[in-house]
Amino acid sequence: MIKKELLLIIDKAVKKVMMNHGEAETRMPRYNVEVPPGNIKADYATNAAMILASRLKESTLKIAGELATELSLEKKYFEAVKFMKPGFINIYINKSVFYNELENIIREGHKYGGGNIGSKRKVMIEFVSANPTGPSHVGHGRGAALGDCLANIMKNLGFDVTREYYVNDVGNQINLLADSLVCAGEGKPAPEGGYGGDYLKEVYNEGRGFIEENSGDREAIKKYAVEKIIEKYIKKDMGDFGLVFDNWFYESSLFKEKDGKNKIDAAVDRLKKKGYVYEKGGALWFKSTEFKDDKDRVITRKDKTGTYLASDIAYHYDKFKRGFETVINIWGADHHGYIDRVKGSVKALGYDPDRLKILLYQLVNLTIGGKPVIMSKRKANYVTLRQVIDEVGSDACRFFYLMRNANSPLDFDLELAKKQSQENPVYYVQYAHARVCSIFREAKKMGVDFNPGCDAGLLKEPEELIIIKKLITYPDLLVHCCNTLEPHHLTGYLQDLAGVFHRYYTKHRVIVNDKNLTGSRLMLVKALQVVVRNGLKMMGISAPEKM
RNA sequence: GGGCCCAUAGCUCAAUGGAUAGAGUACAGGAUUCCGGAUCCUGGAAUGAGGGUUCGAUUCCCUUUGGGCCCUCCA
Repeated sequence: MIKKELLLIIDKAVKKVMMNHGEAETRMPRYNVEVPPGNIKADYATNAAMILASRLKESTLKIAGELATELSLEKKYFEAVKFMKPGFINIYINKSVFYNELENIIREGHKYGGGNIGSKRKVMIEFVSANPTGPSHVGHGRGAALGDCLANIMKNLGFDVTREYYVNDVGNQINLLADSLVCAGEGKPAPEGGYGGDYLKEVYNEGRGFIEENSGDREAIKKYAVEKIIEKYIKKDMGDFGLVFDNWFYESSLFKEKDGKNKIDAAVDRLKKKGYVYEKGGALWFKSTEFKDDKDRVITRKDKTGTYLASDIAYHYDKFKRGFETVINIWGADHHGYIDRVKGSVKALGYDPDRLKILLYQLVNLTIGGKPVIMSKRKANYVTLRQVIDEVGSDACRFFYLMRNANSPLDFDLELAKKQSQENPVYYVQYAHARVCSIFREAKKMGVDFNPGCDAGLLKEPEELIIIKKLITYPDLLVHCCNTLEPHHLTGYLQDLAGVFHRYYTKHRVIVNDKNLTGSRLMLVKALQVVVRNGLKMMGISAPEKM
């Protein structure tokens, strides 16, 4: 972890310069260390001088000079330290540092890029959570890809992660589901606002005996329908997408009485006690206006039933009571108006609302050949996640979802996705991995065994150093994805990494006459293989040995 | 009417407040006696408009234009 060590060294230098200027070092300036743009040859650059100069009200170049002088003292680490026009300090690292890091990648193998910034803290990521009324559609796929990737990354960084699916098995839509199911079985059209997909006929047929036996018992039919849809469709869709949830939390469990009280009552009581609930027009209201909401919200209706918000308040209360330090919800952007309410309720319950993080993703617009498909469950013409997985494959599908920043809308064109199954960037990345595997197969054929103890110092080609430098930024990249909740950076990184490798491959041969050089180059591609494989694993995408 | 998000190359997207704004795709041309041509090389083309903050703005703030979504005692 070169960057970490760099920060320590620069911190020391910054303190020294501050001291020389009579500034207390208690308030350290927030500066950056980064890999500079391509036109700058240095390995790393920092803007510390520019930040510090404005603090000290000194000329930027003067401070840059002083800092550079301090840093130059670190001879065993730095080859050179220079400062340039606007005030950047460019740092040239000793090559041996890179070679050591390369050996480290091979040593750590599948653990490389992992870390312990999470220190086993419990985090829940709740995602997908689509109503259990039918198969998953393409929009759910985006949430699934995002949540799963984020969960992988956080787990890899030492968080104790739980993936949870919240099943809304209570409320009107489930009544409608049960009624629609009966209609489907009897060959009648679905009721107003109900569900009319063909899948309901299958659901009916598979439970015909049970449904007809319990024809008057709506509760029994509801329960059957929800369970069947989850098992037959949702769990299967997620499974084929390579996603397994740790926990399926049923909304109905919030209504289960225990000692004469259920979890909803408990949450409402707590809000009452804290003074955030009042009665008006026969209903109970939550004072959400105290938390930036435009109006207060009903939590218990006139007829004494709880609203969806009441369930959600109880659900989040339960999440925190289960001991999760951080709770991440991944929601479609159509729920954004709901954020203040839920965060407000968390605060009202007595928890720090910042412990609830909400990642919104913009909606997925599905098109076929450029023509928009109107997604409506009722009309049953919506495109399912299954269709997309079947047509383009889970790997390409995940990459496609993860390539975009969550807060920009995603146009998912089925035809394009299919066409891209040959041109999709995921194959570019996977191909790099397959190529490396092929090199090792070839080496083995020639009787050359991989030896991690070769001299990495023989890797002197510029393309080789470019690859090494790219490889060692991987751990920082994962941390960045984790902190920003933006897994899409990973796709760009892997494309870049595959690119530098493909260019290297075209220009140089790994297996050459020189035995020592071959050994060193095998180390290089081994390290590349490790990082590509680890990165793809974070996204839930396979790293094939042959394609 | 109020709120959230988006606007970057012909198209789809990148860019922790940094240096000459990057990829892919499309289009045009080119590369292999040799580890996989699903690869590589060459070419042109972009920050919607107007202010402000800053040493420095695609990024932050305000105004404006265009687009998506949300404003139920639905879930």
